[in-house]
Amino acid sequence: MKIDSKIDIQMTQESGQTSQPPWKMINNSYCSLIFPNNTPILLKISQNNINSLNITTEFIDSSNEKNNEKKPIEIAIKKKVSEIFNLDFDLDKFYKFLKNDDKLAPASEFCNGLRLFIAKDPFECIISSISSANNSILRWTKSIDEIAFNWGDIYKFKSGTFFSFPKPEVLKDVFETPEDESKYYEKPINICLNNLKECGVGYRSPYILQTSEKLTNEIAINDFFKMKYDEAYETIIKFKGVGPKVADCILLYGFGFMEAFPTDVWIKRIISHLYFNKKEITAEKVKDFGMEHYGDYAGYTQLYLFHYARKSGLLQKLKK
DNA sequence: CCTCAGGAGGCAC
DNA sequence: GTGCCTCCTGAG
Repeated sequence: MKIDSKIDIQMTQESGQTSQPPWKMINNSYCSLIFPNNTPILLKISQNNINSLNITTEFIDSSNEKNNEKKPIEIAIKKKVSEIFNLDFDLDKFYKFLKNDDKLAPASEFCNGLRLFIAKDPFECIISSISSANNSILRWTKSIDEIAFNWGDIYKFKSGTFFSFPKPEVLKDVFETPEDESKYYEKPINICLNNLKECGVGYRSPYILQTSEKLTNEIAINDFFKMKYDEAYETIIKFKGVGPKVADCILLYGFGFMEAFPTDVWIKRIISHLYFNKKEITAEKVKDFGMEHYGDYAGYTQLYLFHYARKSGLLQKLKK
């Protein structure tokens, strides 16, 4: 299968977006477990040129690959890939927008083909974003993979073994510390053998448990898809461990709210460097500036500015 | 080569 | 304004 669309899959995978850890690389393909039409499928994506993606898949039961059910599932797979990599977004139109602003023009060249990496599982994105606060990319991505390994469902394919990210109703019951494991008899065996602290999430473990609890008993994940930005923001920021920056990451990468402008310390430095003559301004003002100035391009502009600054060396310069 | 302080895509208090 | 889990980095 082939999808014709402009994207740099490697840059997109490795740009540190908090929707999920980068996918496993097997034989030069980015591989992930997805569930189109509720069917577990191993998706394998490779790329020869920036204008198209090569897609191959594996099923659990290889007999499925030959039967005549194949056509509808192919359509569902393409749709899913298109959602995850935001392929309907018109990049060339966005580049015209960037080139209209002298401050943004360099980023459009530098990040050619970079796209939003939207969550394949919004709950995974929520936990990823909470875990990313005051943390390094390497560390939070290892934690998320560890959580899936411990409590997700196992799926074995020819190319390798993959784990789904656990549902909130499973994660809410897992143990926080090794000491909790002594109470193993109170809970099902699959959640007794490991604990959150050993996944390296540190002091964020109570936030992860409370969030899983809320998403089991108070709010359904899918409710966020029905909300406008303001309502979704006010709802998610009430969660423990979710502040302004993490809230916007969840809305942008988890639910595709393109108008979100996640403002961390780096974006703050970049924006004040570019637009405010290096004067220190608050994160809140930077967020407002981004949302007003860039509108529906706010999320993409944040992604491009951050990636440009990180990879071009501008961040290192601004640090000093 | 080892040790250890400082810092990391912020948040709760 | 401070402390925070834990891992990584770099100065000494």
